[in-house]
Amino acid sequence: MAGALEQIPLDGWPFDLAATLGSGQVFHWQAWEGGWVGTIGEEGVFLRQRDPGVLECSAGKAAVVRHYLGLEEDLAAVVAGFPADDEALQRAIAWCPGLRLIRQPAWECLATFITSSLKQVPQIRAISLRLRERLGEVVRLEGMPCVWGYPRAEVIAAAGEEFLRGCGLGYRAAFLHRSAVAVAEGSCDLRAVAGLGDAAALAELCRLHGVGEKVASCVLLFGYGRSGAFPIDVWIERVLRELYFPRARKLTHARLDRFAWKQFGPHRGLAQQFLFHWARLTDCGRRAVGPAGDVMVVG
DNA sequence: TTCCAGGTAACGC
DNA sequence: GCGTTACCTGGA
Repeated sequence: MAGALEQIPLDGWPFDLAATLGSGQVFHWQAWEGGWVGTIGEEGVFLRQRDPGVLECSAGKAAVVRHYLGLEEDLAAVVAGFPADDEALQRAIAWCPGLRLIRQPAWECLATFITSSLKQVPQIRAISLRLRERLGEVVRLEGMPCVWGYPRAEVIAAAGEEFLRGCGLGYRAAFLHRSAVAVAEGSCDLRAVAGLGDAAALAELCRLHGVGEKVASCVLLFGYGRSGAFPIDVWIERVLRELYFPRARKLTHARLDRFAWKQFGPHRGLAQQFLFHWARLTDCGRRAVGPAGDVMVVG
């Protein structure tokens, strides 16, 4: 039993919980009772979507959930601004229109992506859960398995680099530790980043050791709600190359960055998320798979 | 065994 | 600026 639940009606643009939680933005939600348990900041929450038009969540958490899942965003208007003649993008959106950008707490998002370098999703997940269990605050909710909040920067700073290595972080241990120290002692102010313009915010995050443009862009996109941030990783690079530059011999990140502005506009980060999710799961449409990873019957 | 994976920093030119 | 290389770890 998942305790008392409340219902969030979903009207207007579709919403797909499974796809949103499984699209590589967050790594800590655990499947349970037909839904997911996890934390939003310090709060334990159960989420479930049995009906496309209704999202269930733990009683009293609706406001937090709505913000976290970006349900207030008028996606119809944003999507209408994408180029109608961009076949790949339109196909990606049609395949999974219910995908949303999550608004994670900044530190949790930053720390998680610092630990993601050269790791596959299941490993990023394992590291995230391990850090939570060993250093985070346990959250007990009536009738739910217990979950852990992401450890605060001060706690990771105090734990030390060697402890983090012991959690399987490898060379990322130094990155995470140094960043935690900077955030904990205030030489990097994650709240102040929210008040900066996109370029300044990116530069501020990149001052942290272990944070380059890719990680910083992910944090702006998934942690600060900046839908204009455009992280370029090996996946999206592969996808953009295949779809838009099949014959180019060399493609610099700077060129892809300029292209994304021109092609997708101010919400290019959201466009990227649609393309990324579609391309990764369907191999650019070559594989018959549904938006939550389920195999579809071809016919 | 060997290779590779959702990146970054530090070097060389 | 642009290209290379080392870096931990776990799974194929």
